[in-house]
Amino acid sequence: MEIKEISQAVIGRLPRYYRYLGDLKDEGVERISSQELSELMKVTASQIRQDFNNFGGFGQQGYGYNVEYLYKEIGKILGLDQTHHFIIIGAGNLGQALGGYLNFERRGFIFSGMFDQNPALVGKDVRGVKVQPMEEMEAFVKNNAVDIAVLTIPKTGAVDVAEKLVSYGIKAIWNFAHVDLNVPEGIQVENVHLSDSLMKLSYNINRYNQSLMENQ
Amino acid sequence: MEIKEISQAVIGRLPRYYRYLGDLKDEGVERISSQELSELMKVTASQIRQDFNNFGGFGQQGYGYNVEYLYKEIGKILGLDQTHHFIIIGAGNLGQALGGYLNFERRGFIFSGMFDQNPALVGKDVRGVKVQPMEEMEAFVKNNAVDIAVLTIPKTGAVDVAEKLVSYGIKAIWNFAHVDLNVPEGIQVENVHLSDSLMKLSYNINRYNQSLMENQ
DNA sequence: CCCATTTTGACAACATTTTAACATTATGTT
DNA sequence: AACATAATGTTAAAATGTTGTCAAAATGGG
Repeated sequence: MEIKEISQAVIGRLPRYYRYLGDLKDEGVERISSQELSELMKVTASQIRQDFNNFGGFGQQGYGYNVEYLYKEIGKILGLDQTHHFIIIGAGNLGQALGGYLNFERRGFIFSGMFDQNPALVGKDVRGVKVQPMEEMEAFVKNNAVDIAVLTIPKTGAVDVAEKLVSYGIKAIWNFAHVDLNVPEGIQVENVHLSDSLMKLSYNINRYNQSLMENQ
Repeated sequence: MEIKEISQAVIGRLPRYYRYLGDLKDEGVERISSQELSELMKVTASQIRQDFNNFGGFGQQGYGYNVEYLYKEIGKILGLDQTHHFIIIGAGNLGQALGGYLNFERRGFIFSGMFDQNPALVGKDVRGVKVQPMEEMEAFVKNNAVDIAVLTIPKTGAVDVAEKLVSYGIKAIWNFAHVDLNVPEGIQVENVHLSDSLMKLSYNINRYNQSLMENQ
């Protein structure tokens, strides 16, 4: 039995396709060719066809791709046809921002719990979810079907909290703490390192200015 | 004059090196070999040497790398030896979270202005910076040295605001709006598409469960 | 219903990125 | 001061990712 492994490079592009196709669908566009989509998204048509073909051909020769169908299929690949319950650890501004995001819910991500060690935040209501003390986390994870834990706490403690979450049965972590988590094989971690992103921007500002100077 | 272009793949890894080296420095470690660092960071030693060599050899054969020196040099490459002033457009929870981040300041990123169209937020104080109405944005950008604009507003309007910012002279945008900005050549944009990141996580949860089933 | 046109899916060529191998250079111990 | 050891910088090979090309298939107009 051959399982074709899809590269993360391809997976990384799927959400963007999904976004553009959703917009097209909302605009009432019924069909689109890889050529048209490539002009819209500023990527090569070849890449689009190659990417979609990883999953076995969603198009029709001479016609192109049906927008609604393709949108739905990519959604399925991304698991958006399923419901994922998530909890947020850390009820600061970032945690509150993520908890308040209505768009996540539209994609099947249900905000179902929030925890913080700061007593001043405990009891606070974030879009219908009450902040609970950290001590409640274990029972909550064990008694509820939680698919994803979102870590919006400072780097100190993040590794420990992640280990605890895993021991309670959590299988996926969306990590905003600026540290690499140490989790066993099979636990999915997606990192969002904001300061890394800012540094990349800083590099590119710099680099551009430098190349300007050198061209004089 | 030949300007060797460094690939974004390499740049993307620099912040992580920077973080590990900073930690090592704080622990008082003086020197490290690519071998040791590779075990710590779980990447190949070859990649580490290759990456550093893009910038012309920071190490010493038979010795390794001096932690403090390497840390500083990478900081310079990333432009962290310079000061960058940033403003935040959108004073919601996400904007407030980013404005409140003390670590950015440590890296030379100075939070100097904040804007929102919601009158209820105008006047609010975020770490010493008062939220101003959107109408003040133009004058502020033109009268102050602003290096980076952070966009933490909904996707509706983000494209317009970005265009305005560029017309006022902004050269770099850190974009959290879930939309692709349309900016002229030479304007740096770094996107943080949170829902894309969440979808990738969702895919990987799914994929792992599936491969488990198929192996039974 | 035929045929020109469109457009995919597949494959091959090309480019980039990553890893491996090793010659060279510095270290530090005797 | 010589030499064994350590570890870089560099080059080569392998792996991965992207783009170009084209045959085959479907469309849709006449």
